Amino acid sequence: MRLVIARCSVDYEGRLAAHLPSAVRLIMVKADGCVAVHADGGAYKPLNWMNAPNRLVEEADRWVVTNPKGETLTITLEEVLAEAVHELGVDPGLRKDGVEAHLQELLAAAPARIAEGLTLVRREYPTDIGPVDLLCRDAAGNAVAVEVKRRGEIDGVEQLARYLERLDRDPMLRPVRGIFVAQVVKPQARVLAQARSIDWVEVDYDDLRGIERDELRLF
Amino acid sequence: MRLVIARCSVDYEGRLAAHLPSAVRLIMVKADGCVAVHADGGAYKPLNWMNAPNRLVEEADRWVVTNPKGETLTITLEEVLAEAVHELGVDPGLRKDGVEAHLQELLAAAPARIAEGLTLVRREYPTDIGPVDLLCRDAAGNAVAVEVKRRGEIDGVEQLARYLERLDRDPMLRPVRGIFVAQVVKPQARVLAQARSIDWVEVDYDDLRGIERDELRLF
DNA sequence: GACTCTATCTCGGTA
DNA sequence: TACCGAGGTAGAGTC
Repeated sequence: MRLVIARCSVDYEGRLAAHLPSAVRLIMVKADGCVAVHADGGAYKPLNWMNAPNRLVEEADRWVVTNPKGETLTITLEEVLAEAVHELGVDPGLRKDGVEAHLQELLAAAPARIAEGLTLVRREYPTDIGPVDLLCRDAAGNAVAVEVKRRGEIDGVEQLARYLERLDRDPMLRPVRGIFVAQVVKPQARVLAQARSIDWVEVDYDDLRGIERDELRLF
Repeated sequence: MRLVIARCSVDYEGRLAAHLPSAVRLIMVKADGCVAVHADGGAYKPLNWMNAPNRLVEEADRWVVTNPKGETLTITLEEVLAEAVHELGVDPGLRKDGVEAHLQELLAAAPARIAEGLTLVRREYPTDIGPVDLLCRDAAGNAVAVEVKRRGEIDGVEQLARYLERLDRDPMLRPVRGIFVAQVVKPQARVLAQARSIDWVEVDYDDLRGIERDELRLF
């Protein structure tokens, strides 16, 4: 990784045109070739950047980064204040927990948590427009499609509505009811769900994890 | 901005839980307090981060960053390989609007379009609070600061007024007149400009491009 | 390669 | 503050 502190101005021409007036900034060049220009604030997002793959041409007072898509990042260097190169090696990478996938696992293991009497048919039940998170049967034996989201917003309801329309064409499943499950279901999503005759349920992630622990304890 | 190269492991607990095994990484701490942990690849996104506002507590071999939302980032330092602190100052910020950037270019090429007899001294003329779009001289040789906006609103007038205040302290420039240029100058902006003794001018982007084409045709 | 969907999205607007 | 919409979204997974 190469770190350069420099007074510079920057121009990006590509999906849009953007210009950074002269100021002192950090220029970060990573081993994969990506370039990022950082100010001393504003979260982790750089002011300007160019992702790999790209080509970096260094002139005396100007760096020109181009990529195969025809985008160009031009860094005009007025004064280099510091420069350092460090060997970092390959990173073992991030391990995550608590995303949608895990929520779906937990609910698949305890579908009754979504609605009384619900039993799992299968996870990621395929349709021709993509897989439904959970396909279940309710106590009466009717098919129930479940869409799981971490945060329940309007597009998630639309997604489930599309799946329902597809599933309802299958004589083996019809009629298919829909349940929208999330840790938090936003007001707009509730309204849309109601309009589409889709039920919605809020679940507590920590509760579910607790259940998982309890069930593990049984074995 | 503080840059630390260190062998470290990282744990994040918040909206999700995430763990980074030990490796050599860049730790970036910005002036606003935000912390980012970067590997030597993977575009501009850090492996782990914590945005401002937050609180950073440094222990001998451990940094603990907490924010008001109850999220925690813990960086366990095993070996600090390099460390540097740089003063970057406030960034003038990104000019994202492709039209505005181009508008400035066009006006720099034809400053008489702004006012009769105007000639360019330089673009992005620096002041200690940021660069003025165009510094010009009028027919009488007096300095004229020009602020260019796509849409002329009240904050653009304020911006120009701040620059004028700075520039007016320079004996080589004083007195400095201000002209606010935009494709459309909103009524409120006109009133404020009047109150600040700043002139305003509306320019037509397509006209200017036409002029550019005409001038190119001469060669 | 094209398409889909997630994200500790980020960032800016507005009520 | 919260909600909503756009992003040079990026990034991962699938087909």
